[in-house]
Amino acid sequence: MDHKTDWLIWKKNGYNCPVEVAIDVLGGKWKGIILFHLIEGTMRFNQLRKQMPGITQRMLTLQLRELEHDGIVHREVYKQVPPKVEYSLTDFGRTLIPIVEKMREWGFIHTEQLLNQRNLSMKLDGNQS
Amino acid sequence: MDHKTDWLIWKKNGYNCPVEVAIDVLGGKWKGIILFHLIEGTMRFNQLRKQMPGITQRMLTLQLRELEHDGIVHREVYKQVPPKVEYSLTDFGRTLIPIVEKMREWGFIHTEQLLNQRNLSMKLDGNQS
DNA sequence: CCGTATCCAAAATGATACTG
DNA sequence: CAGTATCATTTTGGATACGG
Repeated sequence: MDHKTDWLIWKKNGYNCPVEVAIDVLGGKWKGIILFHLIEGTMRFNQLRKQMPGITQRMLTLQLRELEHDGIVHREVYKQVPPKVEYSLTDFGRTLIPIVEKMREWGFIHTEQLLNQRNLSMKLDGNQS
Repeated sequence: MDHKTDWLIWKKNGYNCPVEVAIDVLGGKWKGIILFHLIEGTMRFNQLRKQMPGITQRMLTLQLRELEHDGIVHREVYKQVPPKVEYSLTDFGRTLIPIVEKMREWGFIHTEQLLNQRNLSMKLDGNQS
């Protein structure tokens, strides 16, 4: 079945296209980045946080909870004080790695071009005749 | 250079990780889906709109403008009445196809599992002892 | 046909303080 | 250490009407 046929017939549970589903799971500002770091392996809450300078404690918690709810991330709590909580990808979560890898690759290669393009657009936006 | 080294040293223009850049470009509810449809080729505004039952005219316009601004999408206006406007991927935009393709693939394969997982989580959330 | 303008609602994210 | 709770702000999205 070719690409065209794929999406012409594809419709499920209110989703109109398979890409929509991936966005539903990986969407938002943080989930892709969290997954990216968890590819490396199990991480504790604060470890993860240090890798993500922009995120607040609250947001990290919220996003991790959603990922857990979707079966993407596993949360292991060690009963001790101070508490220790480890996060890791589930088998299901690992199926998302190819997407995240492509994103990483793209960013690694094209960030420069993107920034140039945006600069260019900014200048042009001022110039309209 | 291996994966680990990649991101340990990677930092640019306020981005802390390459995945962040991809999210910046492709993020939001609609952009991935727009790109997905434009992979097929050039499309007119209303054509695109029909493929995306959920989107409003306003949002489609907004998202297309942002994609244009980032150099991802090309907008070709034919001076005639009624107007005809065609959208297509630029060369730069085409570099994003591998990401979108992986998303499509994932959604195509894993939607069922995701929905099951969410159902399961819902039930468990009620049961906490 | 392909938009823009206006106004409004909801969702996502952030700041900050507090706790077992 | 790993959270919650509260509140504020920002961002995103939607409804509707109008225009070249």
